[in-house]
Amino acid sequence: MSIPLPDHCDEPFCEVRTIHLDRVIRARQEAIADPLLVRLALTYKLLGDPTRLKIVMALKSGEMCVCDLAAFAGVSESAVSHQLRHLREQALVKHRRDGQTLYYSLDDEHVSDLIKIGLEHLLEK
Amino acid sequence: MSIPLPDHCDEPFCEVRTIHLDRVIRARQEAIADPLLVRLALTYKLLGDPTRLKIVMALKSGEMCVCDLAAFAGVSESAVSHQLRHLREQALVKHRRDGQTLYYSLDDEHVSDLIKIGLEHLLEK
DNA sequence: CTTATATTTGAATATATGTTCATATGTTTA
DNA sequence: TAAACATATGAACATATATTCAAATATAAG
Repeated sequence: MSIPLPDHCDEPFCEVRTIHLDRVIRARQEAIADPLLVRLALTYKLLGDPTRLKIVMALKSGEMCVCDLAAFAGVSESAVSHQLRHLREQALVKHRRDGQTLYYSLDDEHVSDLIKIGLEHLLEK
Repeated sequence: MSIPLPDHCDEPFCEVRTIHLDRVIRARQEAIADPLLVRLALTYKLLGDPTRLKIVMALKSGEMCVCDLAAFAGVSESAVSHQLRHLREQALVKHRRDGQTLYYSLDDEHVSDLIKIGLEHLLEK
């Protein structure tokens, strides 16, 4: 039983089936702006690759340089550098320079919080 | 200046350059098992797609059926169904049946916690 | 100022993945 | 039991992306 659609309706969902139009409308009202959603998704996606997640988790115990991270993660320094750039762009990691060496570390405590909760979720299943 | 490698060394990182071998070793000791890491990454990856994230965030306000989620997210019901399967497999969402309709909801509070922290991270930048 | 070290960058490639379309399954109603 | 509804599933396709390789910066040392 579909709820009838309003007369004046240029919204996208008017072309499709909806069982509970009220819930769809409420969800739309509570939804965050699309550009923010995309950035939020990107944040999770960065943690969603095993190599990047390994890098991030290694940094929980303190700062590390690129070649150490490469040795730890078992991939080339170039690959690590590419991934670190993405992590930097979304402010998941930061870095400081000491001579030729760049030391990377987690940008803030939110990152380790995300990992903590993610692990809790897994371990409770 | 590279730290010399130990004599007996069949570890993978012996083939590569390391500046701070002690940090690499410590990170390895503190690291979680690889299968767990992969599952953890998969959890984040699921939140890392805009459509899936939109679905999950819609469910924060309560359970919804497939066609409502499709209307909300602006994609086909088939696409939503595919994504819900992935979210189900990793226990991010659960569902109950009422007649022909399946009502999906968040599996536990960890999921909304992840979103809360992710948003905090973004909004503080 | 030439060499070595540490990291970055760009292009190329192989793989992963989200959506679509057609079809199948499960449930209710006539 | 036939038809309608809600959702699921499988194959195909187009796009995204992680890694590799080669080359380019940037800093330190001799």
